[in-house]
Amino acid sequence: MSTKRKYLDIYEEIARGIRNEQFQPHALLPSEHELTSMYETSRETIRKALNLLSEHGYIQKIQGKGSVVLETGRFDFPVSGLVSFKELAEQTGSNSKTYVHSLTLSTVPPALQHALEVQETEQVWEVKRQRKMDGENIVLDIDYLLERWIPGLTEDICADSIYDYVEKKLKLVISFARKEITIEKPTEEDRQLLDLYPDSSIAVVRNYVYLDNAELFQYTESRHRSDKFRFIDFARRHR
Amino acid sequence: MSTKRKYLDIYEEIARGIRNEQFQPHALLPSEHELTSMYETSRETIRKALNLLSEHGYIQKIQGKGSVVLETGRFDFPVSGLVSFKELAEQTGSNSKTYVHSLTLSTVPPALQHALEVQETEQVWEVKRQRKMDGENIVLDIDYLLERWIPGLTEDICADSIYDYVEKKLKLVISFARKEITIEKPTEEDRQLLDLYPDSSIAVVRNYVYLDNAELFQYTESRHRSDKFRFIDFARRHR
DNA sequence: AAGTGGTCTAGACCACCCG
DNA sequence: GGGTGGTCTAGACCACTTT
Repeated sequence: MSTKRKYLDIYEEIARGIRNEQFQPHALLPSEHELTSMYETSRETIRKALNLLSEHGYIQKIQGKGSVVLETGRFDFPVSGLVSFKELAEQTGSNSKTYVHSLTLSTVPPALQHALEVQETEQVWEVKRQRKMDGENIVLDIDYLLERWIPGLTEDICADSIYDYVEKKLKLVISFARKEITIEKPTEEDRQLLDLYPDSSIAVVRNYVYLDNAELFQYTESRHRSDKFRFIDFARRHR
Repeated sequence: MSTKRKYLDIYEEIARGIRNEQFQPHALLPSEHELTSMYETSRETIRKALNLLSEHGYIQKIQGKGSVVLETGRFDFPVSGLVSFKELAEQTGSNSKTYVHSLTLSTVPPALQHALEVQETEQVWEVKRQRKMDGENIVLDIDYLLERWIPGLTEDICADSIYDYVEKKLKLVISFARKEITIEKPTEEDRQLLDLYPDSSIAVVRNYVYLDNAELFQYTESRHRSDKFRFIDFARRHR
């Protein structure tokens, strides 16, 4: 009928209720039929909200029984990827700072032409940022962003949040990412820009980030001091 | 009407077409309206199939334009977690072997009571397995399985695939998992059971695995030699 | 048998993209 | 304006769980 997204409102209200423990773990949510009358909507709309809750790890639906509330509190956020460093620091409540080590605009390095799916004449930003938590340099982020999509980048923007700039200023919508995690030996640059222990490895997260027009606009290498690295994932089995 | 899952058939047929490159990357799928007549079904059923394709990283839907085929070939499988070692080895085509180092049944160790959400009197299997690839011990898996759900475990089963036993013999359905990845220093046991380089770290994957009745039945620590560790993830941004 | 979630339908209106 | 995907509805039948 309207253009609102009623099912999103319902999803958020129930998710809030689960986080607040107004819905207790191991208990059942009201049935779809009950929710239909509670929210005065159709069953399919309720089911959209419940499916979202299920995908995000809030509930498990059981045919013939109902929707079981899962324990989210025992596990920390974020539920899964695609969160910016700024968001992450705010969620975990840690005091963090970002130092822009360098910001340059040039043609794409040959080694990255394949990763970025672009011609060699394409202009890309290269940003290197040190991420400091509790006084120590913990993460080195090396970002490559296509100038075609992300014009006008400045040091101030990089020091705050590139994602905020992309979404709030440029009004682009970040849609999905492919991520690869490996353990590697630190390079000379890692040693210079991170406060590493001798003989320690680093966790490298390579991120390919896409807009909602299905265009790749960013490739990022996040190089983490291994003792501070932690990755959390929630996965449903292939249906 | 029927109890079949038409949308799953459609999903699998289109996914196959994308993997085969019968649908080319960056091209558009037929519109929902066209697919509706092609498959002689309703639009909502088509949309269910397309949403699955989108969640699994095959397509990106763009309002007003259509469904863009994404490049899956450039990225390796698995798309995301919840794959057994046996499945993984088969997918990657590497020659792998599993050695059962120990298999015991006892009450739950106090340190794991919280992780497993059980009483101290609960009986649990402890399984330690060395995973060998190309002649080297690469992974040490330490599994704890609730005997209440998984009775009758044997060394032969553990050497083959516990997941196969759970799903095919016991007819239980594995539904979802929460995973945590960290980098740690090897323990003495790691050094004994893995072929490690001096001074190297290991990647530890802690897995909490649930059945479709929302009951936790397994906690696993997978301890990986870091130079062979690789984790791949596909994440859509919070809608 | 009653209640629950799972699948499917036919139709409606809306928002977005492009020529 | 015509085509595309996004949301929503009201109703139907099926499969599963529980009483």
